[in-house]
Amino acid sequence: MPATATLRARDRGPAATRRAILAAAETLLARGGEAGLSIRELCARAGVTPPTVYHHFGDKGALVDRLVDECFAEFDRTFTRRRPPADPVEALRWGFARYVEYGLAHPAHYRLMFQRSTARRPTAAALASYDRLRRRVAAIDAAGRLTAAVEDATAAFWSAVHGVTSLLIAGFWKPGAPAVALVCNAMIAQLTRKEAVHVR
Amino acid sequence: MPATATLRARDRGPAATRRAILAAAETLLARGGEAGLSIRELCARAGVTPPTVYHHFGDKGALVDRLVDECFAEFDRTFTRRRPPADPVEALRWGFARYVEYGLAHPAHYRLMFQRSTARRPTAAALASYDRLRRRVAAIDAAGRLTAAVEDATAAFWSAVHGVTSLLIAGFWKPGAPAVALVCNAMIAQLTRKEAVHVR
DNA sequence: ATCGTCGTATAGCGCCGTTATAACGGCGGC
DNA sequence: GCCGCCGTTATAACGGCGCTATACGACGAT
Repeated sequence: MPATATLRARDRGPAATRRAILAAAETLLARGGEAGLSIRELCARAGVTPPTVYHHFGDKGALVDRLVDECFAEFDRTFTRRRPPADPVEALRWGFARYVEYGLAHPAHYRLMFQRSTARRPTAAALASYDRLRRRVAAIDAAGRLTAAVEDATAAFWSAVHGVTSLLIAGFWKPGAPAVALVCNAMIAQLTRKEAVHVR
Repeated sequence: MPATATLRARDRGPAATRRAILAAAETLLARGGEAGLSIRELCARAGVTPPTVYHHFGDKGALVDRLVDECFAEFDRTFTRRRPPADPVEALRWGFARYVEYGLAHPAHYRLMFQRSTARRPTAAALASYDRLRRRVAAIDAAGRLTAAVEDATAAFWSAVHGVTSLLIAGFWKPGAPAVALVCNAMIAQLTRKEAVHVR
């Protein structure tokens, strides 16, 4: 059972070739960021030639789109691997911690997912992730503990935790910095309440 | 009095050449973002050849550093062109609005200033801008109206407004979106108070 | 008048993303 | 059992990129 990457492309199925290309792309991304993700270097690692990549993915942007989809899959796993607290507000706070955790563990992936230089419309995987956050916020609202509209609060929560995460990744301050907790706590304190309120 | 850009490099002084290069870089950046900023295209616009650029700036990264300095100068002007409110908390809120305004008016510049792909240590101009925010926060603290340490609150404020701005620029929602005000208001409401408190 | 230095130009290297063209190989029709 | 088709892969090249070895011209010091 030889290693996949050492086989020439002709000796394995197209699906395996696709997977080898994406795996090499992931490696290069993690190693050198978006700038280090070169088609030719990728080809050398995956044992493939450029036209093969273009046959399977179209162009580099589309290849990166598929790579981003894989990133979001791993991102989702960050939230499903462990069980969140039962209390919906605590679940949100727990989600913030997982979010920041993912960004710090995979900074190059995070940049690609949320700060891609060439603007693309969000992929289905990205929208699904955002929807998961919205459902968390809706759960707080359903408990009568949200102090703003669900849509607006969702956007606000994401803004805040994204701001913290991207500045952490950029190295502007260290992981344990008090500002991180300060932002998350402020958003939760302001947009949720401790006890349920029955409107109407 | 002929236009500077139409002159060949030999017919003007080195300082004018430097300025022409930076001006062309600014134009290209605004037009096509970081990806559109190519040395060769820049040379064509500035009436200059590549070695001249490298003679004056060293390499592309250093050229971009100088360009970023110019961006921060314009960024600072955003805050000094108009007078902020006298009340320190209102001045902070006013600063948030100017910050977001700048990001929306110069998205490519903002990306370069705060989301450069190849991490560089902050330039002096960047540190000066951050210090201006810290002084604003310190003024709130001096009035006995800050509920956290100056350093931490400064970092938290910046995180929040940066998160909002970068997602606005990325097009994830529109300028008037309620989330923008929601985040800014939440941070101010949580980290400042309306009346002064004399500790000790 | 000569020389050195500073600013600029010519021409080229090696890398990039991308593609025109062609060769390989499995699979259905005869 | 052979043939031709078509999906997949390879060879080789194009134009553009950042960058640089080298050379040339103007100008001040001697």
